[in-house]
Amino acid sequence: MAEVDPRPQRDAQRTRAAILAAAQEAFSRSGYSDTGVRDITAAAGVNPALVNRYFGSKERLYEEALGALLDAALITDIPRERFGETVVAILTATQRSQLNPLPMMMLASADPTAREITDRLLKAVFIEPLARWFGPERGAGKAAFFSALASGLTVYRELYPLDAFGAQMPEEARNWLIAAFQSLVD
Amino acid sequence: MAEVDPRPQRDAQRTRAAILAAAQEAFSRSGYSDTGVRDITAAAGVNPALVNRYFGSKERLYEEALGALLDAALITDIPRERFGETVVAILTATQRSQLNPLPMMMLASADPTAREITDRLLKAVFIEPLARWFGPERGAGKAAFFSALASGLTVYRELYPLDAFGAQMPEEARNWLIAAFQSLVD
DNA sequence: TGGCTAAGTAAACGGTGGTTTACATGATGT
DNA sequence: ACATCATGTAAACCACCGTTTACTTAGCCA
Repeated sequence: MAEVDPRPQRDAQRTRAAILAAAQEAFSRSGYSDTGVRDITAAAGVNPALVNRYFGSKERLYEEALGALLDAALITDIPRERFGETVVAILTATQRSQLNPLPMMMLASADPTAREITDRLLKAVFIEPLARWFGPERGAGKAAFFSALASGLTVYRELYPLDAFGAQMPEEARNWLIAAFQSLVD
Repeated sequence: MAEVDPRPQRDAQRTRAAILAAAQEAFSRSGYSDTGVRDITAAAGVNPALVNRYFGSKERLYEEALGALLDAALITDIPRERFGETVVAILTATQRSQLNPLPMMMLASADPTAREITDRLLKAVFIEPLARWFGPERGAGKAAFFSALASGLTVYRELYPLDAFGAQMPEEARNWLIAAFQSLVD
C-alpha cells in the first residue's frame, strides 16, 4: 500500500509559492509584457484568478518575483581576495542560475511600469548595498562598473549568445574578465 | 503670395519614410511588444493600415527599422589610434544619438520573434563585420567584448540610469572605459 | 456529522492588439 | 474633362489580456 500524502490538496502557502516560482521562471524568460498571467498560472497548475487573490495584480507579482531574485543575488559575502574569479564563476556557470535577476531585468525593461519597479528595486536592494560594500571611496562607481560588466556579459550569454562568451569561454577572455572584476576591490 | 508646395499631398515614398522614422523612435523607446502599430502611425500622422501596405507586417517593419540603425552604427571607419576615446565619446554623447541601436535591441528582446530578428541582424550586419575589422586573430572575441562593454554602459545610461555613467561621468570612469576600448585595437 | 470558511474554479467583461476589408479621394495621362 | 489607379481612410474582425464576479468544493471544528 502506498503511503498517504499527509499534505492537503489545498494549501494556500504552497499555491502562492508555486505561482511565485513560475512567475520568476516566466518573467526571466519572456519579460513582463510578453508573459501572460495565464502562462504563469498554467505552469503552476492553478487558476489565473489566483494571481489576483494572492498578489493583488500582475504588477505586484512581478515586484515580489524580482525582489526575491535581487535579494538572493547580492554577492557581498564573497571574500575580497578572490572576488574576480568567484564572480566570473557565478556569471559563467554552465548550469544557468535560477537566481540571476539580470535576464528578468533586461527583458522587462520595455514596459514603463515594470521598468519603474525594476529601477527602484535594483537600486534599493542591489546597487546601494553593493556600493556600501565596496566602501565610501568610489563605491558607487565600482558598483556601477560591476553592474555594467555583469549585464553586458549576461546579454551576450543569454539574450544574443556569442561564441566568445559561450560555454567554453577562451582562457584569455575569462582572465580578462576576472582581472576587470578583481580590480574593483584591489 | 506664398510659394506653392510643389510636393503632392500623397507621396508613397515620403509616407513610407515617415512610418520608418517613427518606428525607429518608438521601438527604441518602448521595444517591440509595448509599441503598437497605432502608436507608430499616430506619430507619423498616417493611418495604421499603411504599416501593412508598405511593410507587410509590424514584424517586417521592425526588421527594417533595426537593420537601418545597425547599418548606421558600424564604427569600422574610426582611426585605430584614437579608437577608445572616439567610441566613448559616441557612447556618452550628451545628446543621445538617434542612431544607437542598442536601446532598441535591449528593449525588444523579450518578444521571441523580435529577438530572432535582432539576433540575426546583429550578427550579420554588426558583429561579423566588426570582428573582421578587428582582424583574424581574436577578432570575434574583441567584437564580443566591445559589444558587452557598450551594452552594459548603455543599459545603465538609458535604461536604469546610474550617476556613475551619467551626464557628468567622473574623469576616472571615463579613462577606464577609454583604456578598455583602446586595448581592443592595440 | 454537519455546517462554515478558506481555497479554487469557470466564465464573462472591457480594453487593446495586429490585421483585413471595403470604401473614398487625390494625382496623372490623354 | 474624365477615366484610372495609386494612395489613404474608416471600420470591423478576431484573438488575447488582466481582472472581476458568481459559484463550487475541500478542509476543519464543534
